[in-house]
Amino acid sequence: MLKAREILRLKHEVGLSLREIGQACNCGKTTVSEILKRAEKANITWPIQLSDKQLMSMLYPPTNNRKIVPEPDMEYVFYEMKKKNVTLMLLWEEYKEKHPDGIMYTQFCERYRNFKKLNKISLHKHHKAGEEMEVDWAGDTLSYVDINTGKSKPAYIFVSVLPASHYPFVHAYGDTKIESWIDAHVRAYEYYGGVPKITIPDNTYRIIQRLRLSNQTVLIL
DNA sequence: GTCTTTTGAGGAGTTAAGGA
DNA sequence: TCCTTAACTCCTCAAAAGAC
Repeated sequence: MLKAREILRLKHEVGLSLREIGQACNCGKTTVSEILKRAEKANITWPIQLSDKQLMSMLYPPTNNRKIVPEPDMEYVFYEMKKKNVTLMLLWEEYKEKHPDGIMYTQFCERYRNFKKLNKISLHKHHKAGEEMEVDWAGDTLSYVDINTGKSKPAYIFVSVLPASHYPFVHAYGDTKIESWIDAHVRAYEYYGGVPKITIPDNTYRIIQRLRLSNQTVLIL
């Protein structure tokens, strides 16, 4: 910036040629010419009453010539990601089909992360060790081949976890009937070595009786 | 002094690999 | 699948060189 100020001084105060100014300032005459043009365009007159920062911003105003790429709709992406089996890769491919000149996958992921960070609405829940167990049938139904019949059969995966430690228990069943559900709980409690504290529904004793008749493991309450 | 072309720096974006 | 990192490419722009 001192060079630009000196160039303007040598031009207006001393009256040197572009070549002479270039030699004096140790720069090319084209550079001298360019700075004088910019100064004229910005209506900068000698003597200069501006700070270096102001002079810089007037000589080199910010340009906006960079290629503008279509931005992905992150609200839509965020909504779609909640759906089953939808991935960022699939959504990016869909975006690129609509906008072939759009951003690449890494930037797509970066924007998604930033969107999530900026729109994070969450509640921190404190779990006391040994107090709770979370249970559910997990995700997609798997299958296995019965070695006796050679036929493929569905396998429903029961998953329980102690939320304080994330300690899991997993067991597969052939169905999701209430008998399997209760048996899964019994096995989980045995696995963890815990004691259930539950409210017993009216039909529980009838279910336990049926489990006894079918020789399945029963927790005696 | 002007115009065109070339060069180099710096920033933004892309790609690929590897670990969690 | 997510995330980080390093190497790379591409683009813009200032500066310089050379022709006229």
